[in-house]
Amino acid sequence: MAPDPKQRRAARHAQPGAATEAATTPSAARKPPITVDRITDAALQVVATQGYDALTIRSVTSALGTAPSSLYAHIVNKADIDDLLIGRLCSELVLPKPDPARWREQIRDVCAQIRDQYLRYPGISRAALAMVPTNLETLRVNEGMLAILLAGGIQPQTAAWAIDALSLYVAGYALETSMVQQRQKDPDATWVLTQDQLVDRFNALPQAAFPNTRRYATELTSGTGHQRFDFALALLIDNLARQAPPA
Amino acid sequence: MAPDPKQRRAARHAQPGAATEAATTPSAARKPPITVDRITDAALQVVATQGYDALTIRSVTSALGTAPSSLYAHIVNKADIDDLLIGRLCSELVLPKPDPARWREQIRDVCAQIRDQYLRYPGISRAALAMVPTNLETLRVNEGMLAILLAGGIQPQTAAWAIDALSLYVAGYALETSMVQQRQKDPDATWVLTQDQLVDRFNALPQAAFPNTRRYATELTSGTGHQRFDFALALLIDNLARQAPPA
DNA sequence: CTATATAGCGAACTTAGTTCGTGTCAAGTT
DNA sequence: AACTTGACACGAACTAAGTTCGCTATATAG
Repeated sequence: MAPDPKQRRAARHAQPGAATEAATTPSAARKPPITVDRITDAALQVVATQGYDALTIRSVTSALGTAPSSLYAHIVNKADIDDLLIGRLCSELVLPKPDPARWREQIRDVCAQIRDQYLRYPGISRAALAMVPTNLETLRVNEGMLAILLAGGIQPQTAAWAIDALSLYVAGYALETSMVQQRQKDPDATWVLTQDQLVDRFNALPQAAFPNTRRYATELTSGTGHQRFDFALALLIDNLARQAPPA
Repeated sequence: MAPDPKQRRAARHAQPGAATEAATTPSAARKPPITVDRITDAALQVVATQGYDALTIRSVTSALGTAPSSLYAHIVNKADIDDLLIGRLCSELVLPKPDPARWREQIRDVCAQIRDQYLRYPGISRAALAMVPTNLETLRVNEGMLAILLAGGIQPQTAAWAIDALSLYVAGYALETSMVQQRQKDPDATWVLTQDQLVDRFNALPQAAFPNTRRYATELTSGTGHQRFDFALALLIDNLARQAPPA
């Protein structure tokens, strides 16, 4: 294996299967050697159980039963773990074979898959938003989404920008949803939490400056399940076919 | 003034002008006393010049010429500074008087204002995404956007969810744009940066797995100025009037 | 002139990312 | 069989940053 973890990160972003691995004989590993995969597993477990804020070098290594310094033979820095995490998440997405007749349904499904992956690991979409755009697995997902939209007859430029907008929205939605969920576990209950409390808050606003917020407090705070998500995705998707190629 | 900064934060999120201030006589302040406003000014200056990542308690206090501990008489914690920052940003937005004939233009303009404020302070939209939804100034902006959409004849529930989607997208877009800009200043040039380099990257991908990414590399990386932003906003906005009230 | 409250501050504690030098085991060499 | 080597892992330590605590000094009240 390449001695320098920087080279390994570069390799991860480069073409797959391009050698670089299968170096030393896969002979007897003595105990359980630290690998990038095991690091990723441990990190995902930490995020799943304690949230993204709890993802520290030390929490990962303690889940791994090793010392913090041991990680740095395999990763460049902490941001590198984000890269691994998002890569793993993307690798588990199932990309459908594009069906021109069902492109709307297919793109919605991929977005829902992404959303659910994000929500399974609360806060992890923060990492997705900060991700550098050359991660191989994210490119694979982009390719899949692009294929769906092109099959649906969407103009290439329209499709490219739509994927960008969809990705941003999904990540933002998951981040917001995760944070609401996390706050509900927080013992520091000084923060407003439930929908009822939010409505009360809105109704306590001065009538003169906030007439609409007060009148429609219910609408503003509604959206159980993924209604808001479905709504926004419909807005983004339903217009695509009508789009002339953007200037 | 309330001795406990927690009470002050609560007061900021409560109704404005509701007393709580004008406490001790506004007599002679000896030098320049630390105030929440001065903290906000200093923090904004730090973010504007060095980016959101450089926003630390110590960077704020050094810009203020004081010690880190001095801040904690005025703020609860670092997250509180985010709250102040976003509040200030929102307070500087100009909300138009709703004009039913020009509601699309008006909502687009407000979103563009938010976008430009975010971009003036690189990375600050991270704070906006994490913001608790009861900040008074953000509520004021929401009220203004709601008024525009309602004047445009949009259903209340549709309007409420549309504002949510728009806010998420604008924040995500600004975050992404800010990070690209920051990476361009970064001396660590091992990262791929320019559009040309990105196209090269895409073209280096294996043809079998990435046919569309390769063929439309140009489209995927295009979008100068705010073309992508305008495109996404158009998708979100142009369908609103057609919406039946969501279930 | 003295007492008191309050804002500001220095020092220190804690957590977290990262680096460095050393130890240790496995495979290959003589 | 003993030695060398090299990669991997690790303990300790350094740095940066958020936060707390208790002291000080000043301005106002009595």
